[in-house]
Amino acid sequence: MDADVPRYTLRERQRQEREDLILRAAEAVLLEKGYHETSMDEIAARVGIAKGTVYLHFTSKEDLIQELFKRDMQQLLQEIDTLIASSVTVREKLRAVLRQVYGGMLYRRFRLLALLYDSPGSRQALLTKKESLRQYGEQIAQRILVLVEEGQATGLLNAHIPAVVLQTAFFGLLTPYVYDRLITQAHIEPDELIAQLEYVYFHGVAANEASQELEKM
Amino acid sequence: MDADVPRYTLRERQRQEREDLILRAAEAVLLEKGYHETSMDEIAARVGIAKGTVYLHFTSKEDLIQELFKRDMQQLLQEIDTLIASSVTVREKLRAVLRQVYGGMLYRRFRLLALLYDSPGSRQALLTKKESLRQYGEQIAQRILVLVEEGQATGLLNAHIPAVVLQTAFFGLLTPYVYDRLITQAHIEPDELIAQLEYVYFHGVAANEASQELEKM
Amino acid sequence: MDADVPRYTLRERQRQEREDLILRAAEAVLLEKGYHETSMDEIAARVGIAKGTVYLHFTSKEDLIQELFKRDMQQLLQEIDTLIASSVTVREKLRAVLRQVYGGMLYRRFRLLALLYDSPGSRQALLTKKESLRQYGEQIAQRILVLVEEGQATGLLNAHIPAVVLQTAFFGLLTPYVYDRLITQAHIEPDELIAQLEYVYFHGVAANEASQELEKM
Amino acid sequence: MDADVPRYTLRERQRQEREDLILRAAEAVLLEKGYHETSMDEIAARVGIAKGTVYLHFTSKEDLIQELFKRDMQQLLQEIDTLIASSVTVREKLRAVLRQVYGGMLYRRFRLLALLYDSPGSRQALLTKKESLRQYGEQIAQRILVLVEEGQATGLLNAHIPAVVLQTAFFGLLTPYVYDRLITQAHIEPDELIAQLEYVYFHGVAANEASQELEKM
DNA sequence: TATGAATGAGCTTTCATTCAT
DNA sequence: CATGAATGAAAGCTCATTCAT
Repeated sequence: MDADVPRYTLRERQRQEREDLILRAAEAVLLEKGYHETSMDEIAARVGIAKGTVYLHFTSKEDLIQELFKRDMQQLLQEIDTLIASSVTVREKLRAVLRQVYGGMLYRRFRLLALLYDSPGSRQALLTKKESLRQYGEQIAQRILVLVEEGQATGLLNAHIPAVVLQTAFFGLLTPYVYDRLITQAHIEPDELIAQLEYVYFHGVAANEASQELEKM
Repeated sequence: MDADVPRYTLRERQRQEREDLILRAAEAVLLEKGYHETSMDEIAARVGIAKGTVYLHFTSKEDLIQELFKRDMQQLLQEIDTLIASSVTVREKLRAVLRQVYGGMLYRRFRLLALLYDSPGSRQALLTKKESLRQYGEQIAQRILVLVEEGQATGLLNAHIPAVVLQTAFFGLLTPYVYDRLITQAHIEPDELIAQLEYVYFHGVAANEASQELEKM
Repeated sequence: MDADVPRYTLRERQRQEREDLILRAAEAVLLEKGYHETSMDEIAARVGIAKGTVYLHFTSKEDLIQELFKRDMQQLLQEIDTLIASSVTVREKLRAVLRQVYGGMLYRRFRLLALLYDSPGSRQALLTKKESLRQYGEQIAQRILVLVEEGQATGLLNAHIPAVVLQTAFFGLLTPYVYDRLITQAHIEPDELIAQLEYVYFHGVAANEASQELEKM
Repeated sequence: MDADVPRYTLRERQRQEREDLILRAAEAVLLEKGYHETSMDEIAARVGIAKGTVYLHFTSKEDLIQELFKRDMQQLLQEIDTLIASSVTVREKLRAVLRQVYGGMLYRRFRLLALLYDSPGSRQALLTKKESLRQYGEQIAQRILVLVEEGQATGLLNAHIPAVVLQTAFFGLLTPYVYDRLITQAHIEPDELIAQLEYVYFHGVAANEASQELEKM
């Protein structure tokens, strides 16, 4: 039995690695071309395997894309959960989320997430079936909601505004559109962007605000 | 000659009506299913005409979709231009834009507009060719930019923040996501939503803010 | 009754004229684009009438094309019959046929005729049904056969060669290919071409030949 | 390595065979129905495969037809080149060409070739693009021209007649029309037909001719 | 297990023909 | 009669999925 475990594990590990390769290739194509113009042929070609092999790992194109979202979102949720659990102020936590999105690899995921809200077509195709992918979006939203409610409870955020509005307004800052316009086109540095978005967000949200806080930056 | 005019007008009117029916059906399907899963068959079926008839009005699927955007966007731009030209404060102008989006039919258009930033696939398919549709998105953005610059010049908006950031942050409020979450799911009334989004936006943007303005609402 | 005749005749004449216009337009398009790429739309457009009007004169595209061939061929046959009936030598008659083809308007007809032998597609479409169009080709061939048989009977043409071979060989000279190559590309003058084709033909056909007849030309 | 070669060869061979089957079916349909009425559906049905499979071998209908011509013409040109290179008289070479056309499989090709000069429609569709197919017709014509010029140089053919006329007149003998009339309808044996066409051709072309040469046959 | 050839439903587009006006 | 909008069958082509090897 001892002898079997590593063999099984090796197999399993190889399987996992290939699956990761496929998912990574799929993600790349998906970000480049969108759901419909992503073909199983191209994914397989990028990985360097046969098309049929992809089907040994994922039962369908839809399943593959779902898995892709699932993994990314799980990691994202975990990272956010770690943030939430840390003992800093809510403001710092929200700033950290912004930083994750605009400064790090996270943006890629938001772009993916955006696809969920983008083409209603893929929404239907992707989300209606099986294990709804939309739940991932919801779970992220849920974390933000927890954060803003924490902020309201600690007196940091304006308690007169419904938490769901604060949550949604924060989400508005995470749009791919924002990324495209400010980082890609206006060439604003991520760090500066984060500071400014944070400022914009907070000075409509904070219960008491320092009037010219931005001046100092 | 008098006799001819109405006959010509009748024909032309019928043509226009049919064209509108097609565009409306196309828009409905587009909003439901997205670009790729919108088929000429379904559009024709919804209007209750033969597939070939659609091609009497639009030379291709792409042409049909482009025309759809073109008409909506032209009307939208005109409405925004009217707003801009009015002699009210910038804050009231921006509030009017919010009202247009969340209170009226305008939302439908933003949903369409969102498609432009959605699936890179349709982006390529729709926008690369001929008369780029993305320009409509840009033109709207341009109006917002003019508004926030006007606000900065008149001392209403924080001049320390780049106008492009103010513009983009405002755009973040107009996301379909916001609509879905707050109006469709949280069942917040459009009027209240507008007031709150306005408040949230302005109290991060205004050079001088009334601290508890929201209290009064 | 006297009063009716001209009215009827006028109507009929107008009808005929329009029919001619349609046929002429159809012929032009047919020569330019071939059977399948000739559309009823384009024919109607060239005449300047509605598509439906074409169907008042011809029951189908096929019928229209058949009528087109019928008229052209009848005229051609009549002209050849006139030639045959004249009291000149067979050689002069055949030369006259060549002249008709390469020097005059007749070439257009041969080009049409060639369509019959060209695309088997149109052959099937055009000829299988109703009144076979191929008969027109046959009737022309028949005239040539009569001519060469007359030539053999009068000792002008080699009687050792089957008349059908002489006939067919003559037909070979009337190919559109010959026209394209020698008149369009090699820019040989029609008159010279006729003389040379005649010479080539006759000096393989004539029972007794003048050895260097061409020299004199 | 030895083990790999046959495996690769097997796949490749099967691919080739399938491709040949498709080309043969396509040729059959093409000869029966012409370019436009040849459908990918019918080709696939005749081979007994799915339509999509055809597209695994040829990127488009046009590509398929082009390949069809390309293969046939290349083989034909090679055969003619072999003929030309042989050390027999020009007359024997030309006779060999006739024999190839009327006695052998070659006729099928001339029929295809005829399609090139047929419907201007397919001409445009087939020839305008990419690697012009018309060049194959031209290359054959070129070989004939070389032959007749050789004949004129060696005193065998009448040097008073432009070589291009001799060439074209010879081409006239190779028309599908000739085949239809003399072999299919008049039931003349290919061998006899060749002899007679040769005679007809040569006795209008030869500088010096034997008067009753045909008598001996 | 891995392959990739084969499949066929489904899409966009065209155009001869019909028919209400 | 004349019109031209409407029709819908049919074509070329794509691609997710299957399966024999």
